[in-house]
Amino acid sequence: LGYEAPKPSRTSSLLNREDGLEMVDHKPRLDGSDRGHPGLYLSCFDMLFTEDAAWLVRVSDSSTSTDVGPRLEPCQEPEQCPVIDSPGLGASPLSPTLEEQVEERSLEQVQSLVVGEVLKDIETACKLLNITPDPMEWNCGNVQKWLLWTEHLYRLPQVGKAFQDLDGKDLCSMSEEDFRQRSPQCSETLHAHLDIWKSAAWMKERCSGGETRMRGTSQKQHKLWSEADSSCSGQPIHLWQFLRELLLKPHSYGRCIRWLNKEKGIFKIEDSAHVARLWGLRKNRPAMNYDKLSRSIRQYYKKGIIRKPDVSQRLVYQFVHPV
DNA sequence: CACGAGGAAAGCC
DNA sequence: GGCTTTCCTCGTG
Repeated sequence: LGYEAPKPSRTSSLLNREDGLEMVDHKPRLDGSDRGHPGLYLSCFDMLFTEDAAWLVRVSDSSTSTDVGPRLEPCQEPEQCPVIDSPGLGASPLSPTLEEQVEERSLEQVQSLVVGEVLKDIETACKLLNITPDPMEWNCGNVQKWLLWTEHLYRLPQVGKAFQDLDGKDLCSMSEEDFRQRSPQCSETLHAHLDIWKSAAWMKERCSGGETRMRGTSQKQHKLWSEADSSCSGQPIHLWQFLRELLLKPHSYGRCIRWLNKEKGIFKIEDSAHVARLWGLRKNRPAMNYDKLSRSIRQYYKKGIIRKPDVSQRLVYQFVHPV
């Protein structure tokens, strides 16, 4: 959920995310009560479309001024970074009523897409950090992991110490003012980001509680959660599995690792430091770097799991048994 | 300077 | 004991 400054070349997709996803611009006049059917699932994410559009941009602004981590190059586009285009948001020759209908429907679609992506992000983060999606269930260690993750996303300075000894319940009960007291610099971002997680957990609760009726996109979201649940079980993850996971999510990681030839299992690590950081996060190894990660990859050579492709290239590897 | 190959030892489950 | 993690030497472009 790291948001970057809008790309001047696009009007329909305003907010371009660091990880390749694109948030979609919203028109102010469609917020609040004049929206046709405020979806149950969407209502808790209204903040993403209304007053918080400004917040998102602010976050991206601050990421350029308080740059503590390595920058990721801007999205080079395109095959891995699909653009969410909304036909209703541009100038339209249609009659007002029809236009309104189209706009409303496309807004709904866009909202569903964005909510889906938010859920996917949270699901991915949970897998990476090995924590549950519901902040209320976190212990102190989980809270620290989440903070580390959030710092990483928004390139915030390290604030973990200020939140030591807080578990998830403590964190959830904190107001923005409480956040401000502990971290004047990052309170807004942390509070808002936690709010998204809380909302998502609330949504999940409603979905699994069965009290809401499933429709179209929300079924997809439900499936997402089920997948997340099933993947939370079992053995500690292997590096090759982790790499596969990243490769399966080009939306999120296409800019740090991607397939060169999916059929042959050939992939390229585009940002070695970033992949190593993610691996370190997943395994709780803050000192992880590409030197060590690549050594682990090389251990796979003799096991016949990963090898160098026939034409050896820097940072390019190949799964011996592509799926 | 960043990667790549692989030995060696230690840690962790 | 298997799978890393850490550290290291040496080689390459």
